[in-house]
Amino acid sequence: MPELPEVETVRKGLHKLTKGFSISRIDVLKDRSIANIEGKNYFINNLKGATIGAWKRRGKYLLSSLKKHNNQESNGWLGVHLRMTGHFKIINEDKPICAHTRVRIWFQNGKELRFIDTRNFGQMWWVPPEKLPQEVITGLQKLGPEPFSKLFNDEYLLNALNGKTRSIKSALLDQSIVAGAGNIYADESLFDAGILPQRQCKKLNKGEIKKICNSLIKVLTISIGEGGTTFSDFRDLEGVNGNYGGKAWVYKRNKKSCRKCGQIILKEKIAGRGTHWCPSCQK
DNA sequence: TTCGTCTCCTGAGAGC
DNA sequence: TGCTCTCAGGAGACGA
Repeated sequence: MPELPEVETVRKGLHKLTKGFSISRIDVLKDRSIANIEGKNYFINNLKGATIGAWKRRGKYLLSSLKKHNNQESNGWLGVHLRMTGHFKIINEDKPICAHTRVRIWFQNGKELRFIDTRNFGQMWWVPPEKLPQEVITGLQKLGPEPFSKLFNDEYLLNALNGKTRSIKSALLDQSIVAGAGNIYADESLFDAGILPQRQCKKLNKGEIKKICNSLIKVLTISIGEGGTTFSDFRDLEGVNGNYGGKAWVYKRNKKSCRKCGQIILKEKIAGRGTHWCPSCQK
């Protein structure tokens, strides 16, 4: 499931492989994949003829600034959220589509970008030039700071978690606290910090919160360097799987020995998500 | 206001 | 072998 490192890998791929391309044709095979309330024809009609600009990432959202063809006037934004199983594939020659292809975008240079999404949770938006992306993509309004921004530090996290009765696992999954973390990296960073996922936020001391903050940044940095995890249907635009999964300390390692101390990794559902931890390394 | 649960969705894997 | 059931999870909606 794409989290921040995977989405960043996709962003780099889209930027490298689609920037400057003009859209000649769009086919939406699954209406649900288009999140505009105006419907798929609104999305198709407004994107046709646009030129893809720079790709940006905010949390797990991807945004491309669009230009009108043959001039530099803005044509709004193309927004994408991959959710669980969404990914893109760039096609250089005419190939049959797979069963889970949801949106096809053809460019004037003959290349095709396919949005493939097994579970149909992924969404795409067109944002008109007179609006800000967060006015159309409402999920952007609630996002907390990026883990790599100056705003995200131990002081910020201390304030954000202050007095909260919820578990630290639940808090790390909350995109309004920190944008981009998900189930895999919440488990991995709590292992790295030596903190049990069940611990109540309000009972964590300043030193522990500092450790969580540093561990989250560390784990995400390593994973971005590896191109994302292998735990999912995640592939980059050229079909390459990430490398972080093989090095996971706890995620999907329940009933296996801890790589650090040899204790058996435990798993239970916390905040509705499968949560993994080492009962010896995490307190 | 906070926080947990349900829902959407579909393939994989377990169990019979 | 084939069928049925459960699980996986991001984020919005909803209820306690």
